[in-house]
Amino acid sequence: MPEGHTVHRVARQLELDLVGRPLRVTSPQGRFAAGAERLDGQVLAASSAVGKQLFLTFASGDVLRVHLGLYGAWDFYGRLSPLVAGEAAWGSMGAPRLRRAVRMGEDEREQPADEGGLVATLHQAFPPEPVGQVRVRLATSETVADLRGPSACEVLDPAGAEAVLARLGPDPATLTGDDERTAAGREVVRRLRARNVAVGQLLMDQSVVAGVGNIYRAVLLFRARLDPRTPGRDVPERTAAALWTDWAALLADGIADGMIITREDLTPDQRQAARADPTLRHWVYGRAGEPCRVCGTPVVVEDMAARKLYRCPRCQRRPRTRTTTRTRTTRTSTSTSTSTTTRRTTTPR
DNA sequence: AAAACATGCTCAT
DNA sequence: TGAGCCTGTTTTA
Repeated sequence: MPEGHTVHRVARQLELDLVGRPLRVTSPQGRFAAGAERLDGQVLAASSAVGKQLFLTFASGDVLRVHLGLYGAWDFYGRLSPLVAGEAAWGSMGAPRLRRAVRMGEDEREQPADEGGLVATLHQAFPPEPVGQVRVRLATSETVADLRGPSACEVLDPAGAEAVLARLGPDPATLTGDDERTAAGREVVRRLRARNVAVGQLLMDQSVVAGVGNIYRAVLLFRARLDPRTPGRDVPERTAAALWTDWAALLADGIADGMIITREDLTPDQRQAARADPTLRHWVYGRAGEPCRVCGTPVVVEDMAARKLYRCPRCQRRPRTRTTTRTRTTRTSTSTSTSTTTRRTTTPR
């Protein structure tokens, strides 16, 4: 259930509440017993996310790499710091207190108070019994983080972690400052336009740009009004650059919101409604057969890169190509620009 | 009760 | 391109 935004939130939560402390590391399920034993008792030195990869660096230099895959999730219990400054701060109102478990991996949601929710959790013994198949439990005396269903969970040395990083494209959430962001954007544009592969596939390729998943892919392409089947090579430079800046904006929103809401047309009230109602969140994702919110044409779904890809066959166009010039000369980029393509650049909010 | 499905990725062919 | 893996929820029989 996680795309990049989720992993960044997890990294941040772990940073706030577990970094700098010695951790009790166990594998209640048993499938990570050896790794847990190796890490148990070490101080967690750093927590960071790149794309969908989570890296937890321990004092010894050991790095726990976690990838949630399609089904992974973290459950948090106990004392938790508010993730976003200014957020309704249950924890900042005086003494630390217990909180409901928050699942990070799909939409974060609060359990109903009457069954296993707030009241029950408050009076539940701490640490709580593991729920389901818990691969790893990271615990301080106050906070517990349970990892379930990851596709990757392994201990690496620093070189191993570096090797994983080297295979990832830029992630806007890891970049600080305009210069870094601009340079990364140029690199992403280059990687997108270097290949003849469909742009819908390239956006899912973590070595092109990191952290985009199936929902973000669909929405980025819709917001750019770009046909997913367009070869990367034929994506106008401006459009490729817009995909990058839009991704940066959507990711930042996703990290702040804890869920993917990608419609910039919503009023604040509607946006609030969309938090509770998944059918309101997206332009095209998951809406096969339903009318496009812009033009009314039924949304189309088809497989691309082994995943369902949703698009509006009318709003999302293939840009005009300049096939004759491309094969012969290396283009003189200034003269023939994107000129007449009537692409609406929908800026987020 | 069983099957289908899901915001991912790797490996073999 | 397809199978396999990880786990939980929703839909179908």
